[in-house]
Amino acid sequence: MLKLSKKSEYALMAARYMAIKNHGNAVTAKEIADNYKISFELVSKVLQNLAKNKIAISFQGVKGGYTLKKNPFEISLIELIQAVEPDYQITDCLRSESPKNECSYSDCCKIRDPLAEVQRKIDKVFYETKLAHII
Amino acid sequence: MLKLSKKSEYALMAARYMAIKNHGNAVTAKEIADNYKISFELVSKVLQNLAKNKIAISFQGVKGGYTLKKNPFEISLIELIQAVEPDYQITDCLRSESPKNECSYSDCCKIRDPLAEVQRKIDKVFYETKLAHII
DNA sequence: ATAAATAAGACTATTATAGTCGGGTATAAA
DNA sequence: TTTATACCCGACTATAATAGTCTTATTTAT
Repeated sequence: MLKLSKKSEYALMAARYMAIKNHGNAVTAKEIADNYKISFELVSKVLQNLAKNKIAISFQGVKGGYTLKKNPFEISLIELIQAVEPDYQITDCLRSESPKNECSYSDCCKIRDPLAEVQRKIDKVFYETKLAHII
Repeated sequence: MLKLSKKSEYALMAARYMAIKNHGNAVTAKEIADNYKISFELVSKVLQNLAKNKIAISFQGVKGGYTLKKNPFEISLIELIQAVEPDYQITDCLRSESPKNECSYSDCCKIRDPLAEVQRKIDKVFYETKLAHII
């Protein structure tokens, strides 16, 4: 209930780790998983999502891994979260694929527009908080 | 994922309904359930929670029902949400029953304090948005 | 008395999240 | 050119959280 998913947490943790450990080599999924003792497969997926969303760059093969594409002051939490959770809206009827004015309740619940405003403010918080701020 | 629960939605909807329909009598759970075509039992529970949390007053017996205790400008969304979702924190380690510095990750994920700041900002949004604003 | 309403807790069903597994591709280095 | 390491990706399963139902008790106006 209004909680970040593990995927989002892992995205923040992984991004933070990459921001800090910028020793020459790229950081591997295994390194992050071992460091925090979390599922390697999940972290891998998260990192793949970060790469797909141009937040990280991936290098394949031996000596491969990931590095951040931008500097930590230019990466906002909303980017990291949306990379792993494309729809993170506080209510279904605000989701992107939801047709305008769709409301599952009879005669409409009428609170959609005010909630959209709340959503904008929450987005703003996650936009203005940068990776650099969680380091 | 960062989504309001149905309970929270119902709390907002029910509170809004009470704020608008203040015809002499109290509003019944049945009336609200019928109006939005949502589960009577669930709305009942939500209304009971609002009463327990001093947001609404309940009247038992025939002609019973609920009315709001305060005016809609004095009821914030955070009150309504917390009435039905006592712990609505964005991450487990920020929850009230969580001992300070508890972190499920090896060597700690280190993002707890910055996230607490994010949480405060989100709380502020829900505190500053009043029932009157969603009418 | 009766009917309409809240109160409360146990129970079940459904859905979302978290986590696993298997097969594939790319590449540095021996 | 073989091998080991690491990314890529989709399907699958298990678990947990949410949503919804059922039952019984209590209150109270008529």
